[in-house]
Amino acid sequence: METVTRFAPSPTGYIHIGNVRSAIYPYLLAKQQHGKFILRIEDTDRGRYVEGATELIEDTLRWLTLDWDEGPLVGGPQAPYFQSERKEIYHAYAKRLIEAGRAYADPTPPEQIEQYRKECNDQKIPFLYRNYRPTDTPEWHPGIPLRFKAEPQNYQWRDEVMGDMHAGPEVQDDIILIKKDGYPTYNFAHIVDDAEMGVTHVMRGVEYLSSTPNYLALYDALGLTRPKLVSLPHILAPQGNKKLGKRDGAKSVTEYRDDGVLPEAMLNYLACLGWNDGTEQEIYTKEELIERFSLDRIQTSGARYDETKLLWMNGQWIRRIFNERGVDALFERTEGFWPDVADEHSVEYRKKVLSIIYDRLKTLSDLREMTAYFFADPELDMNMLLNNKFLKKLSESELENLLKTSIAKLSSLPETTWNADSLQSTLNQLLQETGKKPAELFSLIRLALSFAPFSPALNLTMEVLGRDASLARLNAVARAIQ
RNA sequence: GGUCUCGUAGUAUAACGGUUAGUACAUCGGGUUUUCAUCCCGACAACGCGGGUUCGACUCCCGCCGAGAUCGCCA
Repeated sequence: METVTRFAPSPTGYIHIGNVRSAIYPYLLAKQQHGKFILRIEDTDRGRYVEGATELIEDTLRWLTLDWDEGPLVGGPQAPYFQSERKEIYHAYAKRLIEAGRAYADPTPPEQIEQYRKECNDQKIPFLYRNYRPTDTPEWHPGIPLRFKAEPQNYQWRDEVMGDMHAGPEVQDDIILIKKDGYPTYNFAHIVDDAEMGVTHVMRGVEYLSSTPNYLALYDALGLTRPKLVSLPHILAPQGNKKLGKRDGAKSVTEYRDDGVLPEAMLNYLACLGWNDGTEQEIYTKEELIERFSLDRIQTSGARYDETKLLWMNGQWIRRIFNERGVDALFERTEGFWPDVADEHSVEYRKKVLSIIYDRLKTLSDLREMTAYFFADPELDMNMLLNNKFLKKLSESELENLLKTSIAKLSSLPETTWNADSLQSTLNQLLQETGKKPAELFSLIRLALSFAPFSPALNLTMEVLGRDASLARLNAVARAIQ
């Protein structure tokens, strides 16, 4: 049978780190099995609906390259893929249950139910609505909730991650199937949809584990075959032991995109948070993840989100793209991350800058801070120069002399041989002639050129900057010291 | 309170019942003729506790402790 998985978010806001993984794993499994990955929007709670949230979800999945085979925008045989547009289907299933005597309209006012609940809580006994089941139930009609009529029994099932599970009658209850407003609850809608859409693996967070017996009762009552159940452990917040949520400041996935994180790195990191293939490999392409993914190696315990490791992985991916696919491939990703002044420079020039700076980027947005001096003359900051840990040992006149000697020597290098190699040998000669330590001489020239806390190797920086700009900047500093 | 789940270094994880308990991030130290970074080398650092089974237990069993989930006309 073809493997069909789905990601079924509610359009109540952005997708964050704590919940994308329940899109990633189903996607990986579906692709590995050459099956289908469905996107379904669970928008049955009109009160929590957020305008634009569906687009945010689509945007997030597309960025991560988790393309869905059926769902919004692409359609599919079971369209529509918005639950709010599938009311008739749920009602049809509901009627089946009513006819079978497994569902009833509940006239009990909410306040009364609340009263029952309170009684139980006060007596510290579990609240089960079926103990308060109304005896006189009207015919079901819009405006009145429909409840499932539980017939509690022992259930056994297998969770692909958690293993063999069992539960007794004490957790089965008369859950609401259709709300007063006519929309189905999640508990009912997802079962109907998964069946209609042929979903073979229901993958979702562990928080649904406790309600599984109720779902099993529904499958049975509707005569549906159970899909495979896969409980995904939570991603925990950096502090505390709670699952990561918006209240912990969980950033949206797209925020990381805007901060210069690559989708490859995000996918890689998240996939490996709570899953591994048993080898010591750390960096995986999407194709490798698809190939190696397996349900039985998903962790059973929660995993803590560690942004530092994500950023490390992002640095690895930046280097990997540059080294394996070349500067052009990486450059394509950098659009929008350059400092504003870079706009005035050619693509070729920016690529040169990128190829000497790429290996110190953790995120693409580091470009803004790290490359400004390549595009505009830096502001002279003599304090930075004079207080440098190597340069502060030298007097101002020493610095001036050193700078002048350097300018004279570098000026002797004509435009035609102003390249990394000859610059390096010239710099080496300069070291010999002045008798200075590299730390002193090179720091001086480096700072005079960039006034940045760090920069690439000096010869490379000068090569990219060019002869004119390099000499002009050195001269400007020489004048300022006087 | 009921039910369920989880428990290897700070973090993520590996380990047929037999290993000096491995790897990565982080941290600290060192190296690659400047800085920052990359890269390389090294250090620190863990089986929640207590019983049992066994020649031998991180691994199997029981108890305890700790953490989490759930008990909505939210998903």
